[in-house]
Amino acid sequence: MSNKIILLVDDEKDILEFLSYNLEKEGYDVVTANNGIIGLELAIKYKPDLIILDVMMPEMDGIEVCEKIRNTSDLQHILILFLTARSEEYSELAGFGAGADDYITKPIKPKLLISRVNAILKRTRNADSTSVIKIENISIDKDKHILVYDNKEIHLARKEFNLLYYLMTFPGKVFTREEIISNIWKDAFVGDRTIDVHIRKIREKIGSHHIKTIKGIGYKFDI
Amino acid sequence: MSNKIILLVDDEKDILEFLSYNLEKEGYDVVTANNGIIGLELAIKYKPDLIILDVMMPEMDGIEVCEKIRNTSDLQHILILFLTARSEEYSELAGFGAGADDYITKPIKPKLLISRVNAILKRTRNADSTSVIKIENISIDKDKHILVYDNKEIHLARKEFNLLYYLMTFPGKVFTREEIISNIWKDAFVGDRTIDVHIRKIREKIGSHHIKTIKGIGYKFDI
DNA sequence: TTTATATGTTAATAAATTGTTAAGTGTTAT
DNA sequence: ATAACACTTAACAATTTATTAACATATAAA
Repeated sequence: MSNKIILLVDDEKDILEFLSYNLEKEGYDVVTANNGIIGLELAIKYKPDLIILDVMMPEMDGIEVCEKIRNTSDLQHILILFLTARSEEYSELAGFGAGADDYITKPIKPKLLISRVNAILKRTRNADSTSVIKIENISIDKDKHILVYDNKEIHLARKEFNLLYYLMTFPGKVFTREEIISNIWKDAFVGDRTIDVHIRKIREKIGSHHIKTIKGIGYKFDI
Repeated sequence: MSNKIILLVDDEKDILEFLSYNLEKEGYDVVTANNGIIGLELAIKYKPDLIILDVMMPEMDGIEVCEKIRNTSDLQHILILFLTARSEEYSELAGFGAGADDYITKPIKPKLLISRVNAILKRTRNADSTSVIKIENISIDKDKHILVYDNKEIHLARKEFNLLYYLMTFPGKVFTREEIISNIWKDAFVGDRTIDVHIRKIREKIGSHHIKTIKGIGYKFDI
């Protein structure tokens, strides 16, 4: 799998270097721009997974860039993280108003930066867009490890949770036992009955309406 | 109000004089040391607001001094600014890893220096804006290292504090032990049971309502 | 209908995870 | 020097989760 791409936009060269170094070390591909205009061009060209934007920049500031990105259909979904000096409290308002996903205050601590970046990207890593999948009266959130069914929070053990989440990533698709095993049990070998038991426990908790057995093939989550 | 105190640590006498002159002109009180060991002593004695550290020094280099300061509870929150030759990219890695707040590259331009120093010291003045996380009856302030629970100030040891703060950065998100360890224990390796013990102590102090265990995954701070 | 095969269910057992205490080590404050 | 505190770990207890065997039931094909 190819690395996630991060676009950095900041007018201070030192900060670009510092961020690049830390993010590349973490395994991300980094593209940099030292002003908002170039930043926008590169965003269109590379379609990065995340854009880290300095709020204060000459010519076109971060908020403006953010707004333009949110108004470009191709780029709308891209995650945006603001870099802001602590005193610029207005960024909390205007930045989020413009559609930022998170922000970090300067001075930037590498560990914090990395953990934030990982966190924000992880939200989207698993499924298509977010770690939250909502289908009818069921909502499952991988980050928070929460299953909500009919507005009630239901506890699922780890295997149950992963199994249900996996099925819900493609509602309607039938997953074979083989697929399920190779996805949930990365290494260990388990018997078929084991899956059945987990399925049973899930059905015990959210009913058997959604979890369907396709005899001879496997299971699916159906709407 | 008395002036802010800045401690300069550099082995080159010329640089000390040059910096002192410029900073005093700006209204700061300046203390100087020409090696890391004396630097540390003066840091303990004067508790300066900011320490400007040369990275390259004989005997004890800036990084080492920085680490020692970060491991001295009394001095932990003092701002540290590194002085580094352009080529010493090493400082960008190790320096920030050691907990630096900012850095300036040589040759030093007085204007830039002053603006950075002003900026970094100004940030701490209105620091309580962003480093504070408030959730229900709990408020945690990273800069001031204060936890307030039900309007009472509660003392948390450093690790406990950092752990709780980390969990509170993303309320609801489950943090794995791996994530926690890599965030709180920058270098050392600790066993899983160590985390549990810290969690226990936190629960002892703020109850176990908010701190939830997700078996098989990790811990989360929940509202 | 009967048979073969796949899946469902239950309860017992194994495995994994976390909680707790107390003790050892080091550090800081008095 | 002594006491108090912070941190880590070992050892074990308590709890939860995962797996399996054994048997029941359902389903499709013969």
